[in-house]
Amino acid sequence: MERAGVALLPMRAEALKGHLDGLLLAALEDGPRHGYAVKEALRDTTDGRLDLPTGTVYPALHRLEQAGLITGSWSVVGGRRRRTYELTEDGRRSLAGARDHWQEFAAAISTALGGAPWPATS
Amino acid sequence: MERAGVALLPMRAEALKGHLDGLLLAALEDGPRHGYAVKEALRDTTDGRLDLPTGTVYPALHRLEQAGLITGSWSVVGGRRRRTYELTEDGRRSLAGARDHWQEFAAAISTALGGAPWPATS
DNA sequence: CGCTATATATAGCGACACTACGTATGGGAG
DNA sequence: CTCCCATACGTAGTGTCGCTATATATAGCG
Repeated sequence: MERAGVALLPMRAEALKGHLDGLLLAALEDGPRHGYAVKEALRDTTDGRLDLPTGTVYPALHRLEQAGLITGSWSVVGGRRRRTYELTEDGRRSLAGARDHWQEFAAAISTALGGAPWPATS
Repeated sequence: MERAGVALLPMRAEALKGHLDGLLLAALEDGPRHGYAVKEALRDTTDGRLDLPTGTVYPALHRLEQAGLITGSWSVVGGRRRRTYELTEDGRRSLAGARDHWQEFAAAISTALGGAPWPATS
């Protein structure tokens, strides 16, 4: 049991707070994707550790679009409508900022949390 | 201007969500501390990057105590009352779990965020 | 003909850190 | 001696934001 979800040690599901936008932007960096594909991309690149519910992904994409970080366009593929998103210039800048911010944040937390400073690759 | 605070790139202040408890427990690992000292310890060990407001620290400590992860005792030092906290056994276990969880979480985010996988020590 | 995967959407909830206060003492600056 | 700041604790209320639950619709498989 408990093989799915964000973590095997379910501390808090809200650990994602504040980092989601960057993840979504990163998933769109390699090229346009529609919402469901973004969700799958995040799941696949993290070996299933980041399996976000659709109720998280879609509203977040809407916010990003409204913020001008991505642009979306409708299309129909195989009878199913899709909204395909693409990074804007602002989106790319924001992604870069999100990466910087993550580095700083992760370094600070890792330092304060102590134990093993950084995860050994082994 | 803007030399203080959690980050030089203020993304979201709620980035802490779900990680605070572990940080507080870690600050108590080396020995008992009172609330204000915990706040200072986190600020100092992170070079001022993690300067939590008292309105964040104290309620969190109360929660941890109610959860049985720390125990507190009153004392008076220099006319000022202090509540000194100490890790319980459950607290130590929880801290270990928090570290594990952080490693997994950080690895997943770093992977999904891409860019530089892990910060080079140099 | 269900059942699952694909694909999108939203209303309401809940968790939790933060803002903005309030209380009180000790010590240094003026 | 009197501000004012650092120390030291506290809480009520706020706001953000990811999640739950639910809804719609098509394609394909058994």
